[in-house]
Amino acid sequence: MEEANHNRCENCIIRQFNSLRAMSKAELKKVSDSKITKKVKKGEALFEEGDKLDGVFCVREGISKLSKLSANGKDQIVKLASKGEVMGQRSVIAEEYTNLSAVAVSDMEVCFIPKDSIVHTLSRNPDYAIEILRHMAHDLKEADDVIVNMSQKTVKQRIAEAFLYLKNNYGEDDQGFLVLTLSREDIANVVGTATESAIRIISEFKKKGMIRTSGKKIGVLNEKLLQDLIEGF
Amino acid sequence: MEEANHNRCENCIIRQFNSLRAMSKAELKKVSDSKITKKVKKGEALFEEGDKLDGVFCVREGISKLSKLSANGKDQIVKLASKGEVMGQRSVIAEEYTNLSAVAVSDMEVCFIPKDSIVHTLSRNPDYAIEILRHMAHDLKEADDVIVNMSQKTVKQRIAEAFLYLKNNYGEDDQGFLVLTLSREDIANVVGTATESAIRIISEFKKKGMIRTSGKKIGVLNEKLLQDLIEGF
DNA sequence: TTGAAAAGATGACAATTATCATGTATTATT
DNA sequence: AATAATACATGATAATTGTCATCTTTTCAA
Repeated sequence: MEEANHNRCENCIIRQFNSLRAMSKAELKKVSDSKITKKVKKGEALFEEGDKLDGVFCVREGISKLSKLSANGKDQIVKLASKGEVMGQRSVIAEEYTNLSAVAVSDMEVCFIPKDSIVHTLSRNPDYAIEILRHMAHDLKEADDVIVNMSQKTVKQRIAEAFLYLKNNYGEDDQGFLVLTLSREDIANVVGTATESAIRIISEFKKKGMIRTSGKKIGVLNEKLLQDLIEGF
Repeated sequence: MEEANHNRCENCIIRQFNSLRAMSKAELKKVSDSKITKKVKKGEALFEEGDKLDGVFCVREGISKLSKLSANGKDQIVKLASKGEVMGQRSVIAEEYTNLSAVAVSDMEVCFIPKDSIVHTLSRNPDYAIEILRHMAHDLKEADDVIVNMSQKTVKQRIAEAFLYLKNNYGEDDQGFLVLTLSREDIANVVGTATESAIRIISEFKKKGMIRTSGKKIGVLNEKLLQDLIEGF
């Protein structure tokens, strides 16, 4: 008899948050039998731009940055993926080389699911396809928002937005610092600016009492001031 | 007996270029029976940001801009949709209000397909779902590229890219002018800059012999110079 | 056709942002 | 613990881009 352990996808809570929840028991069993659980240390890459992925990564723990190298040698972080998110779906579905790199920004635990079980389910279970479609439609809408933000907001506004985003999505620790700690360089790469500019703006926010820092850690002190700045006051 | 006219989706060539090609004959018949063909004049809107769409628009002729209004009152053009493209799929699938406005930039002919037939097919025909999925995966990848361009390239580079894009995607007329003529304001809204900045850069390109103009029309004279500029020389 | 409105063009200037240089603090490694 | 490497910080300066004002040209409707 099979043991009901937590390494089985059937029992994995994470699944509830992503498209895998539309899979049948049998499909899920197949996925579970073929998947590999991996630990990835902060700073390590899950995959690199241009890789051919033969599967997707389901995030169980930790956070990964998805970035793209620009012609002038700077990394642009396009998305942060955390618990429950599935990375690499796009490339697997479109059968293309991936256009993004994935690097852990905190220690991670991920499940690698070979593409066979994904593709197989896709062509047989319309609910699963629709579920992925919904997720992708959502991502696309978010991407549109990012495009508008990038082109219409100032760097200051984008950094303020980033801090509120980090607060709302990953929360604060008991001392009020953002749980997800990014390097200044990563922050710069999220908002698409030079590292020095990001550092300068962080200093300015600190002087104005909007945030406080302790080493790399950042704590939001005055959410309203940040919000006002974002809205252009 | 049914007449085999060109207003039937079954006989529409456009269909070959989009996800409708994965539909069965019966499904296509249903779509065709419920669709409405419309003419839209240049400058008219197909739908506005925030509208609830009860169907999708399939472009038969002409070009539409898909844009989003930013907080500071400027429009950001996120995508141009031309022959064969289906607009509004995202909102219909995600069952959300649309996040974009669609306005014709040239006279258009579009088919409006009520969402029922789309949704119905989606849940029954996995091939159709996969086909849409592929298209959306592609759009998402393109959106990532736009994000990187917006944040890492200068306005000059983005305008140069836009001209090459227009040339490669919509071609030139017999006098070598770009077929798709956009107003200076639209060009500015595509690359995310002020109209004056766009005009200034266009003047500069003209002085340097990269392009020539005649009224609104723009002709690419030296593709290599533009390409070099894009690549940072 | 003719005047009003819209679009295009350009100068002057201000604000934003990038780059380079340099110094200090932190972190990692032996 | 010492040292090297990396990240953070800040000044000085230059380049880019936005804003406001004004003028010309084109477009369009009466």
